[in-house]
Amino acid sequence: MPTATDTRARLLVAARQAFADLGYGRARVEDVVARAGVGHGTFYAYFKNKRAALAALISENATTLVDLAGQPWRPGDVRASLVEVLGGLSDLYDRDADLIALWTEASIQDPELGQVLDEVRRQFVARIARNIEHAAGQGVTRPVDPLTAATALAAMAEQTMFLRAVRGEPLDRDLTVETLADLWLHALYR
Amino acid sequence: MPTATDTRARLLVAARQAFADLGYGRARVEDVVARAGVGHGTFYAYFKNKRAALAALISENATTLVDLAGQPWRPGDVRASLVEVLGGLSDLYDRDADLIALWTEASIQDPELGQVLDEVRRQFVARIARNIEHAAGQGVTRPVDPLTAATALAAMAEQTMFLRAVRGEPLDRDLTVETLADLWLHALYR
Amino acid sequence: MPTATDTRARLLVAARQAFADLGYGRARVEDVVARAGVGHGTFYAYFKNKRAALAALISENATTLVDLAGQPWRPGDVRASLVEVLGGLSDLYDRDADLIALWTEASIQDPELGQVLDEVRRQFVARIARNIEHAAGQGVTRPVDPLTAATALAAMAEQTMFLRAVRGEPLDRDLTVETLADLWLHALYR
Amino acid sequence: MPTATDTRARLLVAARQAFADLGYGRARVEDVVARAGVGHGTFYAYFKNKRAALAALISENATTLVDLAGQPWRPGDVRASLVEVLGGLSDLYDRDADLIALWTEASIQDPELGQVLDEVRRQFVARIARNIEHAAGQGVTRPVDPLTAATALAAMAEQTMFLRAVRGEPLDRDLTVETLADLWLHALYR
DNA sequence: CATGAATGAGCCTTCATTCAT
DNA sequence: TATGAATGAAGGCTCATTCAT
Repeated sequence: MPTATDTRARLLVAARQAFADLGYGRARVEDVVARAGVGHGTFYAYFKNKRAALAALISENATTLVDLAGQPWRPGDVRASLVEVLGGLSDLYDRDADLIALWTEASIQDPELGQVLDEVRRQFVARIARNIEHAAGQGVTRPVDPLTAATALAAMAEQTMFLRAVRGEPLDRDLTVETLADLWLHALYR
Repeated sequence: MPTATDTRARLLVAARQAFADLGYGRARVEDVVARAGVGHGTFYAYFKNKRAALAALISENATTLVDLAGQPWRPGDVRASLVEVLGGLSDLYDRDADLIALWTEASIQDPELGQVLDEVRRQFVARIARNIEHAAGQGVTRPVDPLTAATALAAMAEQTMFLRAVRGEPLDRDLTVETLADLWLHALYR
Repeated sequence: MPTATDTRARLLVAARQAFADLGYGRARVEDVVARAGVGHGTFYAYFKNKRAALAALISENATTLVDLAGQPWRPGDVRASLVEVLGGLSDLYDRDADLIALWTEASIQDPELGQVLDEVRRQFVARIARNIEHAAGQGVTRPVDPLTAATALAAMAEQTMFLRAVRGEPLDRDLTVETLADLWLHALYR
Repeated sequence: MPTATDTRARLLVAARQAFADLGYGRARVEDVVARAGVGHGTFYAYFKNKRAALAALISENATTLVDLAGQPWRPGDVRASLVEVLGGLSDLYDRDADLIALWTEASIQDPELGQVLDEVRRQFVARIARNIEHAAGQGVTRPVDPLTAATALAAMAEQTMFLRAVRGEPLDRDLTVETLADLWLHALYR
């Protein structure tokens, strides 16, 4: 006895697969319902239209990323903190590469959705900036503009993970994490 | 009497505008020919299909980016070199934000085109890696894996510029360039 | 505990409302069941399909009209009879404007139903024709073809009431009734 | 060499046929283009959507009716005038029965179009009212409210013609015209 | 070379109807 | 009887592409 929630969840999983396989633009609703094993009309019982499924997919996963950056860096062992954060980010990208790619496409195809995602990114950057400010308050960093530096460092991490997980650049996971941690560390700290 | 070359060039400019305004996916051939001021059928006298126009647009501009990173860093004043390179990159992004956005979309919509662009990026990264190796040979850098570091640093620059020029993040041009140069410098050098 | 008859009656009322509000063509079964406060499937426990509900609605109200014209005109005061009949017709239209409009739509959308309604109208006309013939037998009318005249006079009354009640023409109720009675009277009688 | 105008005209004729045969609601765009002998997309090159074709069909024929009633009644021979007007109306209905039926359906399906058609009818009625007022000014009519009487008499003619031409009531053309003329004449004149 | 009318495959979306519970 | 989730046929509309002139 599949419940309504089951069906919706199945449709979301199917949508994620279909959008990942074909891209949101080229994926047809038929591709989604075929993967979900439901009829054509069922899709529209749960989503107003194709775009709404994308929006649901995005918004219901949007917090994952920002949550990850939430942990404050431990002052005692900044490098270990960074390795931990960046390692977690790497694993997130490995796990959700399809969603990340979708995120990128969604930003292009749907400006409104792009705004939502920009906001998520801004929160992610803000948490890093807060960490930088905190470290700066302790006098252990070089003088940098926290927000600009945070943007740049987040960009470095994000885009590197993206190239590795989504675009398939042959970068070793651990080496990448270690290197990024090193670069962050020396870029910021005295 | 417009020559064939003129018409083709007009179509490419029009395509760039249309694709930038509407996104490649939503731009219709009619949007392109309207901007070019030519008839509908003329488009197909110069391009096999819509995709071919995108490919031409990409490939005929692809060298701009990679060329820019070509200059070796001057050992005497690395920071000035970096500021110069990054400033040029920033200006490139400001000027060609529409093309960059198109690049991103093209990578998604057209895997084959994505390969081409990945190759461009790889060359860009390779030049940076060569610069890193060169500096490492002089013993002035910390020990890093040149390719991984180059990927990460290029990613930082690219993505930061992207956020600023394409996604409209309110980052000051000079502060961004200076900050990026600083981060690169201290991330790499002893 | 609503009985089956209750539910059916509620559905008919709801159907009449929904069809009146939206037109039969654009009203969805969902609009009907929502107004009736019953589940979607319940509709099909009482009606074979959407069309059957329309047919029931029409046929179960079809007699109202024809009954009204049933009274023979009182020879002693023809004008008062006409005012009475036409006034009743006017009130009927005011009360059942939605049904009348539905009748019109049903005739268009469903030829078979159109036949039913044509038959109702024919009976209405036939009763008028009989009144005309009766009056003619008494030698008080001008020579007219009873059926043609009855059709025309019925058409005048019907359509005028329709314009007033359904299409919203700003005609005063009493003036209209009086005028119609006068026109009928002088059109027919010497 | 079919010109653009040809194609549009062919589509309008085809739309009229298809809408008449099947009713606007049930006629598919495919039914129209099949009759016009053109491709599916061609329809949308000439009409924004299906509704626009209906609107064009209606508005481009809306004047026919009102023009017909334009002739003033000749005072010398009112009856002959009425026979002429009503005969013309009858022929119009015989010729354009499909359009008239469509008019009715359009009023139901599309309130906005209904407004347009109400306005046409109002003009028709206004011309009749003017004729009545003119006759009243000469003291030859019984006292009636011109607008109400005009509405009623127009309704009689319209609806009778409608029943004959559209709903197929077996009424003889000449007998109907003569009877209507008689009824109008005696209804109005002393 | 240039044109733009014509094409038709393809996709999103609606909604009357069914049926397992 | 009552429910409402599920169905899928059907149809409106778009737009890349072709081709006769």
